[in-house]
This record gives sequence, structure tokens and C-alpha cells, in this order.
Amino acid sequence: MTKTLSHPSFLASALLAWYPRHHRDLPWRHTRDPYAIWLSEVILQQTRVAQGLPYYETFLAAYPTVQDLAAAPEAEVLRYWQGLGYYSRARNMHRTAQQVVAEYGSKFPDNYAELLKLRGIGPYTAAAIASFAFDEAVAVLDGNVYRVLARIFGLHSDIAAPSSRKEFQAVADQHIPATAPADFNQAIMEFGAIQCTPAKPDCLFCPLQSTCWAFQHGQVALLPVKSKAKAARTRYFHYFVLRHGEQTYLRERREKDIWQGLYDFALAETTVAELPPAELVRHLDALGATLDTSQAAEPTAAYRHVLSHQKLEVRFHPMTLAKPLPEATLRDLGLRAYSLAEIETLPKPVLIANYVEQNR
DNA sequence: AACGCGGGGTC
DNA sequence: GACCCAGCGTT
Repeated sequence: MTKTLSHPSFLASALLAWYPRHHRDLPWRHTRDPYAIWLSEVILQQTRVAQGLPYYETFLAAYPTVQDLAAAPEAEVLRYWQGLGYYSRARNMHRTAQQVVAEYGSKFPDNYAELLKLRGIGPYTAAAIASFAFDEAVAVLDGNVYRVLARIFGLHSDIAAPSSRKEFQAVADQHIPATAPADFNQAIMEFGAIQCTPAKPDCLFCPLQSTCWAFQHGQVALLPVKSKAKAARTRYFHYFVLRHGEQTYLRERREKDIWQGLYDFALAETTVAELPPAELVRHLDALGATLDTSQAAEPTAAYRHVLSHQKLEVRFHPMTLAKPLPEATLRDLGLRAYSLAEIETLPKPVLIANYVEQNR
């Protein structure tokens, strides 16, 4: 036996032995194409494998290369992303694809430092692409890694605090082997996702049981330490679903708010649940809407739509117009009349997509 | 350093 | 309900 100068990390040894026997067979683990790996990593930011997997397949089929993505219209890219949430991920990918084509000759940067410069690629994604596609020995740090390291080494720093990053990154860097950085990164995340789970981790059959600080000290359920997010605020939305003939009016959301780049209806937001009749009249007046008064305009019951940071209580007011909205309204509010077939192709929040689906 | 940004699954 | 998820950009 050759005696090495530095002993392989007990953590790396255990994870690299565990990984081949337990990992899931996922499509992005069969490619070295940095574009495909990039797509998978962006989809999986804050998103579970089960939710992201079908999007990965569909997106890659629609845009097989970075050139295909760069050449696509943004609304179409967002339409493929519809339902995944955090839509800035898709907008940033689109812009970065165009930058890679224009400034990098369509060839993806091949190292951590250069990847980190790209929009939408932060420390986690840069490390993932650099290791998986180019075998660079830079340790990924995501929610799973935080959890595994906190338990194994008994790290009590608040993982929600940005200042904790350096501490955890240093530990990860200390254990990633230069000989198998990609496998180590895959293994530690997969281990966190399957074995060392947030609730009810499988400690009984854990290969690291004897060396795990949290297990040895009976503190598995107490780690990692994570401060609570602040409570979600409640917002009240009143959508005017204005229809004229076979056309319905929608607009692109351009303001700095949720669902940027997606389409919805004319919107009034209130600070209380109900929209008073006088307010309704005022809004319709501002829209220049001439109603077909033979059509009753009863709002729907409230839809509750829960985001991680907002609770939406939404009512739809379907109305039939006697004549089209004035040009000035369309210009000022960005509204446009669309057929049902066109609406289907627009990127929409899940809430809007569900409403359209149920009312056509 | 704090905040804003989706949606779905699990318990 | 509460919690979590293969984070990032802005302020």
C-alpha cells in the first residue's frame, strides 16, 4: 500500500461509499454538458427534484442548446417555466444565454470564478457547474450541505445568517477530495436529500452514525439551527376579467413585484378583503369600461393563493363589455385583447392559469 | 445584513 | 397550520 501524505477525509470516504449504492438516477447526472447542468441547477434552486424533473425534460427539448435559448422570446421561455416559481431564474437564464452566445462564442465558461460573473449564477450554482462539468474542486453549499455539516460536526451557527456561510464553506472545502470533487458534491447533497433529511433522518442505518456529533449527543432534531423567516403578509387582489366578444384583456406585469414578466388581468389591490361597490365603479370608470349591463357582474368567491412570503386573497370579477376598451386605457395599463388560444400561450401565474382553465 | 421572490410536498 | 426545498439579486 502506498502511504499518502494526507489522509482522505472520513466524511468523503463515507459519502463516496454511500453514494453509488443509494443515489437516484437523474437525467442531469448523465451529462457533462455545462448548459444542461446549468439548467438543472437553476431549476433545482429552491425546488424539489420531483417538481423540477418534468420541467427539465421539457425545457431541454424546447431549447437543446444555449443558442436555442438565447434566440427564444422571453415570454416563451417564461411560459415553459410557468408553475416553477421564482421567475427571475428564467429571465436571468435567458439573458445569460444571450451573453454566453454574444461574449463567450456560445461556449460556457469552464471555471468557478468566471461562472460566478454570470447573472443568475451565484456561489452554489457556480460550484455545481464547475465541479460537475469541469471537475473543479470547489465545494457546493446548499440547504442539504448546511444540514449535513451542522449535524456531523455539531455546528450551531444559524444557517439563515449570511455570516455563517464562511464557517460552513471552510468545513466543506476541508473535506472535498481533489480526486473526486464532483462525486463528493453530488454525494453530500444526495445524502442530505435522502438519508440526513430535515425531519426523521434515517440515523439507524446511517454510515456516519458513530462519527456524527448530533447523533452522539442526541441533538439530531436540534440541528441545524435556523432562525425563522418573517411572517407572510396578506394581500387582497380584485381582478377584472374584461371580455368583449371572444377576446379577453390581459397585460404583462412589469412592475417590481411578484410575477414579473407574467400576464394577468386588470387589477385593483385593496387593504381589506372586500372591494366596496363605489370602488368597483371607480375602477371601471378609470378603465373606460362600458359594460354590457345585461350581464350580471358577480365576483367569484375568494381564491387563496399562498406564496412563501405573501398570502393572496383573490376575487375575480368577470364582466362583458358592450364595446372594446379605449385605446388610451390599453396604452396606459398595457392591456391587450387576446383570444383563448393566445391566452394559453402566454406565461401566467398558476393562479391565473387555473382560473382560465376553469372558466373557458 | 436584510429583504423580496413561487409553488408544491410533507407532517 | 409550519416547515422545507440543489439560491440569487437588490437594497
